[in-house]
Amino acid sequence: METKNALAALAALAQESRLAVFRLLVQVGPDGMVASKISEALDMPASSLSFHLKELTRANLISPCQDGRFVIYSAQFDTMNALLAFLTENCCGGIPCSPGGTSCQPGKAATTDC
Amino acid sequence: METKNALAALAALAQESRLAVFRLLVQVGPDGMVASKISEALDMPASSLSFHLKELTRANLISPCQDGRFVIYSAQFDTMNALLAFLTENCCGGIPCSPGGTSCQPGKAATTDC
DNA sequence: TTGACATTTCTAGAAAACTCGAAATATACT
DNA sequence: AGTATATTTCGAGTTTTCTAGAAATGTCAA
Repeated sequence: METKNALAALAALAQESRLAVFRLLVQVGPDGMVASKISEALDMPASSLSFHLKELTRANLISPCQDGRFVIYSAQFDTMNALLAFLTENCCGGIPCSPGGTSCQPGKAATTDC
Repeated sequence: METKNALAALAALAQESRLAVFRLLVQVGPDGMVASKISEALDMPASSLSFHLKELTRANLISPCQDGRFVIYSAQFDTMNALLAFLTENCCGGIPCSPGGTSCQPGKAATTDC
């Protein structure tokens, strides 16, 4: 993932309403949820929700699927995982941290008093 | 990690200069880097850098360590890992995804055509 | 204590993001 | 065609964030 994509994803998630939407869709899983259902679940006006859904879509964190009059949104797990990888990229100068590779657990602190 | 903390961390990272600072500190590792060195490395005015360092500190993503005239900043890996965990929390309705637990890889897409 | 350097705070202007009602668009049903 | 429902776009006002120079604060070294 490139920096500009990571920035877009982070900016998309750095907003209360959008984070709530994203988390809802992550928890719901691949089947996703219809826009009006999200609006209802989070008690958000349709126009506001639409604004935020567009942001999340633009960042590729969710994707829409037209189903007649309805639009089903679902989380894009690939993008999420790419973002997690980006954030821990080259952690600690390339020294392997934890086995998984997606989290960083350096061995010791730099100074004794900070 | 609570939602408000995650929001603070995401907002802190969702900015070009701050993301660059954070990534630099992640790559440098636990020993951290002096503010002036960061300023030089990223070619950023001291006052602007200070503004961003404060944001990152407030979000607990980095922490300062006074060393005489200097201030050494280093990444807070714990907070980073907590954020990663938060983002994948209850992924897919609690169904285990990948072994690590920090990434989510649902088995199949919801629909055949989206 | 004087001078040099490191960092933060103050300030104000510029730019970007958020909210949500109203209107527009699109699809479905009869 | 006409009506109902789902969703998006538009518009305008409000709030927040970013930038960076100038001034202030704090530390060291001679």
